[in-house]
Amino acid sequence: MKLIALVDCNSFYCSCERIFRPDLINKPVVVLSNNDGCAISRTTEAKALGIEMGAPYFKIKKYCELKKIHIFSTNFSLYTDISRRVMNIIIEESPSAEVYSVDEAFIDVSGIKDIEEFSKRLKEKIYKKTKIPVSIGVGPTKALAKIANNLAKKSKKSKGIVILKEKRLQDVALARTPVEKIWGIGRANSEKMNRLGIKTAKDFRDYKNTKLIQKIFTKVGLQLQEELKGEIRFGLDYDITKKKEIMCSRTFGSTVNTKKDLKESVANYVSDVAKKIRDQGSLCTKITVFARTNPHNEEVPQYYMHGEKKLTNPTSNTFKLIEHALEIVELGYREGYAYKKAGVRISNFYGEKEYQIDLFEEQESEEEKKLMHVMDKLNNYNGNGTIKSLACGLNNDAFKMNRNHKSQRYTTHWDELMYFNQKTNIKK
DNA sequence: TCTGGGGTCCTAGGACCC
DNA sequence: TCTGGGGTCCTAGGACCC
Repeated sequence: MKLIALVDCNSFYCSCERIFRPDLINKPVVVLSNNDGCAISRTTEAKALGIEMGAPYFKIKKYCELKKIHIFSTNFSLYTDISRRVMNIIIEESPSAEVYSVDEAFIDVSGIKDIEEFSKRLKEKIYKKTKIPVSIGVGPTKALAKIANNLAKKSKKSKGIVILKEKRLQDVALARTPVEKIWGIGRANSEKMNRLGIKTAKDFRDYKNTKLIQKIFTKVGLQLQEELKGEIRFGLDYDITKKKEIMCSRTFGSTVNTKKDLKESVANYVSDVAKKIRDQGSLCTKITVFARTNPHNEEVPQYYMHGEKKLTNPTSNTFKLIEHALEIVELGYREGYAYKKAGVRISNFYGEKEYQIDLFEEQESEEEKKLMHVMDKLNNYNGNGTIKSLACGLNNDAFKMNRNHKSQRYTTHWDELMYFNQKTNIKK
C-alpha cells in the first residue's frame, strides 16, 4: 500500500523569527507582508486572538498593541535560507521527497516499517537542528495526507503526528473536516458544495453523482474526490525545479502617476525576472506587463492596464526584454490614473518537453514532408498556429510550401528555422 | 491614509482552418 | 460558387495554493 507523508512547518515565517527571539515561544506573533500591508503568518496564539490570514495591518494595529502581539516585517531571504536547511534534512532522511513549497514537503513512506517512529525521529531532528517545529500527516494520497496534517496541527493529543492508514480512521477524520478545509477547495467551491448539501470531507468523498461533481467542480474536483477515496491522482513530483512562468510584481508604497515612473519600475521588474530565467536556463517567448489602480479604493477611477507580447526569438536577454516590456507600457498606458501596483510575467518557456521532440521522428524522408513537419512544430512553438507562409531557403530567397490544399499559411524565415534546428539537434 | 507576492491548472469561447 | 461541421489553437479569466 502506498503511503505519503506531508511535513509542514508550523507558522513558518513566525517560527523563523522565533529562532532569534526564543523569548517569544508561546507568545502571539504575526509576520506582515511587504510594506507591512497585511498579516501573512500567525502563530497559534495569534490565531486564537482572532487575527485572520490576510488581515490588513492598519485595521488590526490597535488591537495588536492592546493584546501585546509581536509584529515583524518580512525577511524573505532569512525564510528562504531556513527553508533550505529544513528541506535538506527531509531529503537526507527520506527515501524520496518532493519539496512542495517553502514550508512543505511530501515524502513517499510506503517502504518504511514503523512510520510513527520514522515521523517522530524526523520531527525531532528538524527541531534540534533548525528550531523549526513541524507537523506530519500521513495518508494513502496527498489529499488525505493534507487532512492528516491539519488534524496533527489541531489536536494536542497527536503530538504533531497523525497517520490515517485504516479506513476507519479516515472516516472519522473526514467527518471532522469541513469541506472548505479540503486542499484545493476554496471559498467559491465550498459555497457550491454547501448548496449541494455537502458539508464535510466525508460527505464529499461519498457523494455518488460523480458526473455532477465533474460538471460543477471540473476535472480537478473529480480528482480530489478520488484522492479522498484513496486513489492516487496527484503523484509525487521529484523534479519541479523548472518554473513554467516567472513573475515579479509590487504594490507601490505611494501611487505612480507618470509613464516615466511606471516604465522605470517595469524595467526593474524585467531585470529581476530575466535573471531568474537565466538561472533556470530557459528562454521565454512571451512577456506580459500589467499595472493597475488600487481596487480597494473606490474613490479613484479604476484602470487595469494589461498587455502581452509573443516573441519571435526566444530570449533571456535583459535589454531585449525591457524593450518589449516598455513597448507594452507605451501601448497600454493611460494618463490620469494613480497606479498602485505593477508587474511583469514571462512564460511559454523554450526548453520544455513539448519542444524537445525530435522533429524528424517520422522517418519518411521526402523533403517536403520534413519541412512541413518542421513548420508544424514551429507553429506550435511560436504558439499561434497561423504563421502565414513558409519563406525558407538559402540566400533568404522565399521558398513557398504548397500543401495539397494550397494553403500558404506556413511561413517563417530561414534563420528562425535554423535556430530551431540547432536547438533541437535535427540532422540536416 | 494604509489591503503581499509568486505560482499552477482548468475551461469556455473565439478565431481560424479545411 | 455554395456553405457547414468538425477540429485545433489560443486567450482571458476563474479558482486555488503557499
